[in-house]
Amino acid sequence: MGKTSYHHGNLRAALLAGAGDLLEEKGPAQLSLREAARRAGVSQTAPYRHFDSREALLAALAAKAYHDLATALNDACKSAAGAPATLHALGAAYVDFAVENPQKFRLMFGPDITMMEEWEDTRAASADVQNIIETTVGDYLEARRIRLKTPLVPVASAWSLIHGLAMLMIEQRLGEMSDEDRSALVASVTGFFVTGG
Amino acid sequence: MGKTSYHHGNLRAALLAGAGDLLEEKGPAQLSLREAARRAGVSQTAPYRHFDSREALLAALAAKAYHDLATALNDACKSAAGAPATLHALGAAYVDFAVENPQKFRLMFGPDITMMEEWEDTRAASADVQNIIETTVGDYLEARRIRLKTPLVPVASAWSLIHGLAMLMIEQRLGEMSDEDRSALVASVTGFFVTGG
DNA sequence: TATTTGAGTTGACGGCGTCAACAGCAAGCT
DNA sequence: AGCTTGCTGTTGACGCCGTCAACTCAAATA
Repeated sequence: MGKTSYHHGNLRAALLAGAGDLLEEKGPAQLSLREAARRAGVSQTAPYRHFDSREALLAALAAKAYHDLATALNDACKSAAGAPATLHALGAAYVDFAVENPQKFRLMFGPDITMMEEWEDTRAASADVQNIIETTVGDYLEARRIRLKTPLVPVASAWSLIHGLAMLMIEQRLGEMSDEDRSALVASVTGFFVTGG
Repeated sequence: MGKTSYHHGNLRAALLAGAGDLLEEKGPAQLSLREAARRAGVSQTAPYRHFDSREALLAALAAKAYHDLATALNDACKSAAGAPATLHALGAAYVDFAVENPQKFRLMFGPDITMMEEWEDTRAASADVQNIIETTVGDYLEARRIRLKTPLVPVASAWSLIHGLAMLMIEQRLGEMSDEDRSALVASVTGFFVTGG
């Protein structure tokens, strides 16, 4: 079978699953290797056979989270017709993902993991997300017949706008708001990008 | 004198100063109460006479950081002529502050402190920053004769844009860049806000 | 001068990340 | 078959950490 295991039976996956739960419950900073081991039913140092360090486990978790975000963004883009609608959908999906998975989002964009050469998976998964944003903005520019030597400015602008909005929302800096108010604000702000201030 | 001290001589201030250094060196997550006490030359539990917990010390540090940011923003706004220029200056100052004080910025907007009712100072200092942004955007709207029932959308848009840009920059998500490239990008992105995409 | 009180110390508890040394099981070699 | 090797997991320890209870001591007060 695919399960390459004998002692525990795929401890690596069990650790990732338990750590994933733990991440949602307590956030990246409070996620402890020992607790993850406890949940997997193994001793406190067993995780070191599968992860070099706590940070390595967080990096693996982050890679999975980036993948989830990429999937959500792709799905949202697919179900939108036309470049402006796609851009809207991208922004909404980005903020929705952050609001629904705040701890994953904090892990991905926080200081808990450093984007080093080690953990190439994490870097690659992060680059996937970045590419989706770049392509979507690129398509939008093309549809509006805007041609630049480099699309860095619009890409940075669009990404900054939705990323900042996501951050301010999950850190409660825009005040508490209902789900409807929230999605209305997201729509208005992404609309702001398209129409300008 | 103002120094209300006898044993150590204003330990509270010494702790805040040492913790401030520590914050810049290692970031909020790695800032330890014991190390701050060591730097102030007192025992490990002495800080508890001045701060209820580690989080309380971080909250005090954050209040100071918010105050610094408010000062930087106010200074930048004062030395700009006209509402659009002021808005530009605000955005540039915001991002500059984040880039020059990444650890302070992470503390302010990260999950290390929860904006609770306790630590009213922190909440108030944070509200100051928010007010500066709101007023500046409000003035800009007024100058352009734009009147809305609530300026929430433009305020959220402007703040999101500069906040997201700051975040992506200090977490190195836009690639490494020179100082000139960085400030050029900041200018372009804030310009993007004014002219629209 | 006697007492109270605020500021700092000592010692301890449990939790953490991590390391070194050890144990057991699976597979491969002879 | 028996021996060896290498992977996987365990035990025990080290030094950090936040925090609490109990103690000491100087300064202010009565």
